[in-house]
Amino acid sequence: MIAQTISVEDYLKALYGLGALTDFVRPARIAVRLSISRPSAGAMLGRLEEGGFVESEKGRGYRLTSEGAQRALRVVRKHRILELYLVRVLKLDWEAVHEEAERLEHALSDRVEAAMSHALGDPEWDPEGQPIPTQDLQVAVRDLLPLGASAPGGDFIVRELRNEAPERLRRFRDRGLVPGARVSVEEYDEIDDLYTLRIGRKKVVIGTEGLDGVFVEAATEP
Amino acid sequence: MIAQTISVEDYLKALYGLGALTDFVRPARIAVRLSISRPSAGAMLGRLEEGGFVESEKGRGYRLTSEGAQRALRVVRKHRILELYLVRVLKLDWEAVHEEAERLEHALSDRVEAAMSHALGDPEWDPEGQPIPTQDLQVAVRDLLPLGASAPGGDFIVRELRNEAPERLRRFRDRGLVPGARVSVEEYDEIDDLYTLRIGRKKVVIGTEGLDGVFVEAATEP
DNA sequence: TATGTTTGTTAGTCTTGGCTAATAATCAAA
DNA sequence: TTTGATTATTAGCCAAGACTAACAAACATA
Repeated sequence: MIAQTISVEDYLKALYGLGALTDFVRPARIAVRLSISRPSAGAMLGRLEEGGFVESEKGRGYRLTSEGAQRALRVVRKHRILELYLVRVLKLDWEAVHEEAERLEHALSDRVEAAMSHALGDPEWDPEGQPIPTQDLQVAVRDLLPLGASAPGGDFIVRELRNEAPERLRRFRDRGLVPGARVSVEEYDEIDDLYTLRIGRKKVVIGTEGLDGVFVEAATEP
Repeated sequence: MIAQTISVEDYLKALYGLGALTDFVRPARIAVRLSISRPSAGAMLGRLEEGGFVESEKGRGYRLTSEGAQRALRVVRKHRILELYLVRVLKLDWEAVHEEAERLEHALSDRVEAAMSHALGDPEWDPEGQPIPTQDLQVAVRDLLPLGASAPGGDFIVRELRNEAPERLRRFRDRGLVPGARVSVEEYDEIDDLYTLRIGRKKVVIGTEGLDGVFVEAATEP
């Protein structure tokens, strides 16, 4: 069989992150996501298939089995609970916690996970606005749109930041792009690819690049 | 060079635990302590010496260098802070936390360690009564004696439990043998090797075996 | 259709950290 | 001093998880 190593957990998490719950994902994408060579990714996916965590289809790639999804979600849950715990209880910097959680998640038992979750009041969202899988691994689904692809005139609420780089997260925070913030797209300059946003009462000009990973929901009420 | 892997941290911690701060420790003892074969222990100690974490003397064994001691104490500090945090803040069972800390210690950054320590009021002792190395890695020294080697008639205070097995710790707790408890040795039956102790107001009969790791201080005042 | 790019796969290596079996060196006790 | 037990060391092996280099298949596009 295949052991539940840190490496295996990282692969499963990456697969989940790339949508392998429902879609087939090809080794090359995993390789990029994990900064690993293609042959290494291929070999590991082979082992994961042996172990029953993923299944493959000839030219389409790999998909998580329910066993694999289970394991992946368990790790995702630990990660997100850790992030929230570190921010809210231990007062760590918002931008720092992703990195910390990345290491701790592999060492956190279900027992400690449960204790932290309980201390937080069994929260639903992590500091980046991502859903925390429940104890029995259900994940809340929302219909969000990328802010970097919305037409001018829209009025939105920031819901989720799907971006892991601490520098990028710091930029988001500095600009007020945090979950719950109200944003309206005032203008889009197609030639220079620049959005003019109103965030709260500040005006900010950002390119599509700088909005990568910001997901929003249409605001219903002003 | 040699990397700061989990394995390396475990060796350094084991060395510290066996007194390699001051004394030379031979590979065979490390092997037993870590449940590892002697050749493996020998090889790793060689690597640790290469890396400057330990120094050896021909037939005497290995001793931590100041670099090695530093690393070892850092891990010990993380371990003990984690134990206390898990017990006091997250309300985990006293007997369970050693095992949890054993895994988490390797993933805990200095930053999170500091935050936990601060949340606990920078404590001096862990739940088993062992000293927590300070931020700058100073360790409090006390003069304790093993309860299992004391003459009848003595009046003591339990200070430290140097025993990691959860079942053993549970026995200690059930019998009231926890740090701070008052114990007097009422009788010692040499033939059957049985101590009759008064712990608080309970009378308990235990053999030397059952007292392994219980360290006490002579009580000055009743 | 021909060409260039992206993919997957093979083969061969490396490092870490383990293992056993066997031999050599030490130490303690008869 | 010899014997027996404990140690250390050597040699050879294994598995996980990574790597590069090379090639083959697939896809896309001029």
